[in-house]
Amino acid sequence: MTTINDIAKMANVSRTTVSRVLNNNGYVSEEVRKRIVKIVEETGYIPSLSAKSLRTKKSGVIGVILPRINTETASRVVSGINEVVAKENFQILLTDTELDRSKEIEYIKLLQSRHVDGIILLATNINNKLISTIKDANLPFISLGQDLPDVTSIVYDDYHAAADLTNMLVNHGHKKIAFIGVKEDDPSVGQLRKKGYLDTLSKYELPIVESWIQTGDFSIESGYESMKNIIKDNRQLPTAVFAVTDSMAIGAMEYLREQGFKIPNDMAVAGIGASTLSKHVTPSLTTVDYFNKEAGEKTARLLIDQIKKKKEKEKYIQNYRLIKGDSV
Amino acid sequence: MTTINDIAKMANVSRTTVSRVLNNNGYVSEEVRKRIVKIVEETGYIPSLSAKSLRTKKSGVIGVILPRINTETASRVVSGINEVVAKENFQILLTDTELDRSKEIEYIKLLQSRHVDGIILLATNINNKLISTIKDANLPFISLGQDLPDVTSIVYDDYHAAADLTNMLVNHGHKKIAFIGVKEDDPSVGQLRKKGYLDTLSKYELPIVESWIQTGDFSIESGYESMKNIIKDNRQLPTAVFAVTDSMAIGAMEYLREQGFKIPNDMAVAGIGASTLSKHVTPSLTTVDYFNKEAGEKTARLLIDQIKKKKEKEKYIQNYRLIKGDSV
DNA sequence: CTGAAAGCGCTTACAG
DNA sequence: CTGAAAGCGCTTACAG
Repeated sequence: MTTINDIAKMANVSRTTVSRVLNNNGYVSEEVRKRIVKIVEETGYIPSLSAKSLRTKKSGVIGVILPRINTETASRVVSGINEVVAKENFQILLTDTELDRSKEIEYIKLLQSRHVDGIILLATNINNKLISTIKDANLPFISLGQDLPDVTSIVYDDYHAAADLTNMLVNHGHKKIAFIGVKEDDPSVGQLRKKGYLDTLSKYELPIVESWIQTGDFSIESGYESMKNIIKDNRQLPTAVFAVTDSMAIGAMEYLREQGFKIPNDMAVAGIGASTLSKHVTPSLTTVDYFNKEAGEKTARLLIDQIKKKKEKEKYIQNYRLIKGDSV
Repeated sequence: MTTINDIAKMANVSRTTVSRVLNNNGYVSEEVRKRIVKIVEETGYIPSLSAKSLRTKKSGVIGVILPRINTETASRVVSGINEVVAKENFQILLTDTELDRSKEIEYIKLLQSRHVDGIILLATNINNKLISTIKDANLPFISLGQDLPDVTSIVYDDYHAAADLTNMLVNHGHKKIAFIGVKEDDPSVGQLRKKGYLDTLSKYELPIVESWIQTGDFSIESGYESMKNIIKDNRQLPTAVFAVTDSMAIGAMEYLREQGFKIPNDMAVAGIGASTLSKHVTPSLTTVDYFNKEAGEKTARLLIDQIKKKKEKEKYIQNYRLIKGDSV
């Protein structure tokens, strides 16, 4: 492999000078510069970023920790991150916890050892060990999706989105509204979206029926099963169901269709996420667009700002938009 | 930051010894080992992988070059790659060309400068500059999706998948079959899938009608527009349409639905990709499953084999499966 | 405008 | 079983 020393020898200069033309800093005479550039091109010399990084303590790499890469939300976010980051000549080092929490911590340390310049975590939970690991890492760090204490966080407005959606159902005349949520160890999706639902029911003094409140696991199948549970007790059927993710809403729709329910006449359905699926399923699903890609872009921009100059830790709330489909 | 020197001092040994316990190689007395391990834990010392990589010429990082991250195919593949690679303690450095070809070459060089141990390219085209850049990089390298000369390649069986699908349409009594393809500078999707279609028509001596052969750009919208073009000349309507991707097939279905066509009675539709959408759209779409995630896993395994011991360049063909939906 | 020298944090023959 | 020394390929004060 050719190194900076080889180039220096070939150009009859010191490697200091070569370094200067490579990085475009410091004074170098036009003549020498040209000579070096020519040799670099001829040899196809590629500088070693490991060496550079060891020396400068900067890697030009941003670590991203995902709960699962192959979900639409994650890939939209990564796409947004990448777009911003690539423009600034950073690359993404990708890690996927596959929903294993201990890996979040493991990967933070790993990314640290790789000297990434900053980390973006698509968080799914909050715990003390996580917080302290982040603090110890002492790196530019942003949490997307959960509000982590003492960490710059960008969150979706889960409470209001869920409340707005429930409200929309009420405005369409529904008084019996079922709910498909996820476990509450996920503060954003599990707790806030549920609270938005419950508070809205209370506000209108609507019935909160235990068997109408089910817990899924984000998957289409769990939406299907949850819907089955809601319907099981057919002495009291709801007229609408709100699932906290599109996937679960789609699963619910499928069960309803199988059982001969007409959507939205026999049962209205709503989800969250604005998935491609929500748009192309029949009837189209009423949902909430969280602008995941934009959220990724914003996160990346904030992280890069933080890398370039230390900033205060801040909290941001991402906006959202209701999309009225034919399922309501 | 604590370094190996700090640990050595604290443990009253040389850094050589610390390195030995960290990497678990060479002889170290039990007593010394324990002392060092304890100090490492107490200090939370994290070794610098940049330094290690500079010295050992291995980074533990695999570069992945994608045409677009936020497509279902890409995210499935990456998920498969990651699963295999993470188990072997490699990480993924992700780059996204956003369909800009010159970036494929740029990113190969970039990944090289970052000393990745190997590269996986989800290729979309073939050109000499690309081939020569790969050769010059002289790294373990695998192309997924296109058969690149002199490069280990894993390809989907585009020709036979397209032929089988067309064949299925013929078996369902269709004699007038339209086609929505993509540009032919993509050898796999643009050429092979089209050839599978055309050859099957020829085999059965079915009419090849120019206006029935449209070219889209992978998007749902382009499927919609292509279908519109096919229908425009309503003196001669086909009875079936085969789109080379699910997205374009979905777009076609949407236009058909708008125009009052019943699927599959007035028009049968088929795609390729086994997208989530294909399963949940109504009617469900007849398609081909390419097992993208498995392809990713296989690619990763091959690359790791290649990294661990130099191997011959080889060619692999990924298997596939027809999925008969209600759209045919 | 240019170069010699130190140093980033590791690993690895080599010697004992 | 352990350590001193060299070296991976860069950058950066410092000096001239």
